[in-house]
Amino acid sequence: MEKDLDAVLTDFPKDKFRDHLVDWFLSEKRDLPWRENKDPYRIWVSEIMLQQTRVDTVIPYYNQFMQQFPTLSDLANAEEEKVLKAWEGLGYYSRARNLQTAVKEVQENYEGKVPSTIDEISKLKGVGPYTAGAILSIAYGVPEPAVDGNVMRVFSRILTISDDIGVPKNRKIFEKAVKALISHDNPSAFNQGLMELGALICTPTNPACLLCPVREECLAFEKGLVNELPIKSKKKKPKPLQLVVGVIQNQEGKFLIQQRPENGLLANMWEFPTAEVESDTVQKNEILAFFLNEKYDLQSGKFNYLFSVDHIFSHLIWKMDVFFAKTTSNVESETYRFVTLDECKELPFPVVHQKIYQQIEKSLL
DNA sequence: AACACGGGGCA
DNA sequence: TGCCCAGTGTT
Repeated sequence: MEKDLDAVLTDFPKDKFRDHLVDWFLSEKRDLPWRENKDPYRIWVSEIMLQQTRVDTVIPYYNQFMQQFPTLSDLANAEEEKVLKAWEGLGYYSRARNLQTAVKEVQENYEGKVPSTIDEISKLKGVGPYTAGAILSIAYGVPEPAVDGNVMRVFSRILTISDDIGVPKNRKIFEKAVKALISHDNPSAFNQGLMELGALICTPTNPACLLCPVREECLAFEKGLVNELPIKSKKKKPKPLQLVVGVIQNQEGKFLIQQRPENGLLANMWEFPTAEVESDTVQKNEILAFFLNEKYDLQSGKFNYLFSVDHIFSHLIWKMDVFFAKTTSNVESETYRFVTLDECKELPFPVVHQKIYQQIEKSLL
């Protein structure tokens, strides 16, 4: 396939494509909060938030985040728990942890100034090939490719590239195409224009070809292949996992919560005590009682079934049965403690456990 | 190369 | 339901 690409690029009207794309972006671009200025820190935060996350979802988080952590040093000096709380609900929480790690590194090794070379910026935690190119081109005007899902979709159509965009190594093919076409006068507008085009015009289904600024140059449009491209392999279905959750109240009316491990799923976030069970388990409340009494030395009473919650992640499904019990114990440590529901709201909780404390709160009213 | 890693929106 | 989203780190 790569041989074809060279041939296609040779005949491709590069200047026309560049100009049409850049002009369109400059006149039609959306007014987004991270486009206020070129502060590399602001661009950086936006690019991390936008990973696998829609613009409309990001906007309120971004505004709140920039208000809370206006500068790189504000973020570097913040407590991780505050950063996670600001990220709560956005998902992929390692993004927040890695961003803070990287920001501290910039503070220490680069005198607080975000590095402007591909080699240096790529070493930062959480900054992969896409984000490196995005920050360099948008904040510093460096002509580096920033290939994301939008760009692969757009280019697969523009140049009729039929390599599977779900296969990671194929990203290099698209980087090569971008390098061959990118505007050196305005790499920022070129890269953002590609993404803007993917978001607004060259959408996955029902692309608005009649409104497309580069329809003239689009080989897929010319050949009637727009609906056949891009090629993308299917993802695996998430695996169901059966969990039991204990809502345990002490004699002051407070609830037991625990902090998750510092690695893996929902790292360092708080939750109601949870245990995995075999999917065919019948006496879930007894399993739960055994597990919790073992782990926390609770003198808990009987566990009564409350309700069930299903929660879908990208790679698994939690099927949770929630039980309630009273305890006379009051044990606490670094990673578990008794809190009021209002105190829960000050700590970073994954959405699925927010659902649980909201249900509890509702039933108490 | 495959998998882990969230959550929401939309046809 | 299934797919997609301004991807990266780990194994």
